[in-house]
Amino acid sequence: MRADAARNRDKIVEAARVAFRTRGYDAPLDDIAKAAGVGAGTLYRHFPTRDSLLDAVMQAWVERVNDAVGKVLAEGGTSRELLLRWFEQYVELISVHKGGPAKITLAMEDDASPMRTKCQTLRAANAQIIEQLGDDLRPGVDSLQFARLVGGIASVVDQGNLPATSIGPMLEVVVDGLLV
Amino acid sequence: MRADAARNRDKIVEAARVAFRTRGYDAPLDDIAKAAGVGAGTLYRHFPTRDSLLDAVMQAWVERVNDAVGKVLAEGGTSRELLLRWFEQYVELISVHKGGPAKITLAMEDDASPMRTKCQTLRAANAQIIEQLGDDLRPGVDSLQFARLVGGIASVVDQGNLPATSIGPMLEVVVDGLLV
DNA sequence: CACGATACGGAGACACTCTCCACTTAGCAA
DNA sequence: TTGCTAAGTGGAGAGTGTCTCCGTATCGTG
Repeated sequence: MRADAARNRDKIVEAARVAFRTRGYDAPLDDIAKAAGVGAGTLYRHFPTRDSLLDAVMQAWVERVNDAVGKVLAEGGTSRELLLRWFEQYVELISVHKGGPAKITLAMEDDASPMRTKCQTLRAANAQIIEQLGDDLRPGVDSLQFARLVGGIASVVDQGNLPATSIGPMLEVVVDGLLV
Repeated sequence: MRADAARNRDKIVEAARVAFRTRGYDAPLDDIAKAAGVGAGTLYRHFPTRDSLLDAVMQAWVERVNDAVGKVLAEGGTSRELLLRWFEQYVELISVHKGGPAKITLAMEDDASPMRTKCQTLRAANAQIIEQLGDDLRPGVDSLQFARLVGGIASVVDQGNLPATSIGPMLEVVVDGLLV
């Protein structure tokens, strides 16, 4: 890639990061282009779709996921404590921006999503937790179901502008349902 | 209301019912107006917002909710069977059209929603189930949490175009987490 | 430093939402 | 029946956001 192109790409991603966080995932792309100081055409060449832009914005996020799962596993405790801690982390991780929980949870169901690789990381993280739980986990449950159960709750809380405190009790319900 | 106005209103609601079901809740309102054989202005006078149109479309739906809860309660069985049956009904009820689960679940959190009255019905239905469960229910759980837990799952399944069979196992997790 | 490949940007086509208002019509009163 | 007026209509067009096209500018290599 030409040096000026790379420069512009970075400026766009940075502008998008700010816009997605402050104005939500619906922020007009033309505005993002303007904020980045480039034309709309430039934005669309680098990122043909809104999702592909989001994908770039979340590049750094993957590392945070891996950090989080590592920490949660390291802290030890009962299966219940572990799972609850992980789900709390999980909700926080997917709530990177308004609309994030729904976006990410749905992307996990869609093999054609541009966020596919990001979702793989998240799924792998869930799988690590599942492995640690061993026989304490209800039989037949997989990492996708983890994502759906917790993602569903997080989406409702996010989109309904509910206080963060309302999540805890619901996670406990799911946790108790998931353990034998 | 003048006779011709009532006629047009009905035509619009009918066209919207079809459009919401087949094309989802995002169907262009201008198209709905066209399908109903009226101008856009007419549609917007009768229904100032998309939500108010949805509200009208779902008028008949309220009766179905009350029917369903009555039937579920009448069938008897253990608390677990009762709750599972109700949740299955609940998911079906809120899946009236594409985007329905998310729409309805979020409307329950919003006192200013035009669908407020519809949601009251749904909440009352949940409350009836809760009453029936009595001491078998985990302490501190209310009808809104019911709505969020099940609504969250239904939203994911609906928006992710997942097979209906994927819902059952997740409902079981929630049911087991909700009962003592 | 010249030239081809690469990238830029913004005008404008397109899609959807919603308003405005000149025109039409239902329904009543005489 | 006829005439009147409040109620209702419809579609043009303004506003907003998406996305493409292509003439112009810039990069970086030979």
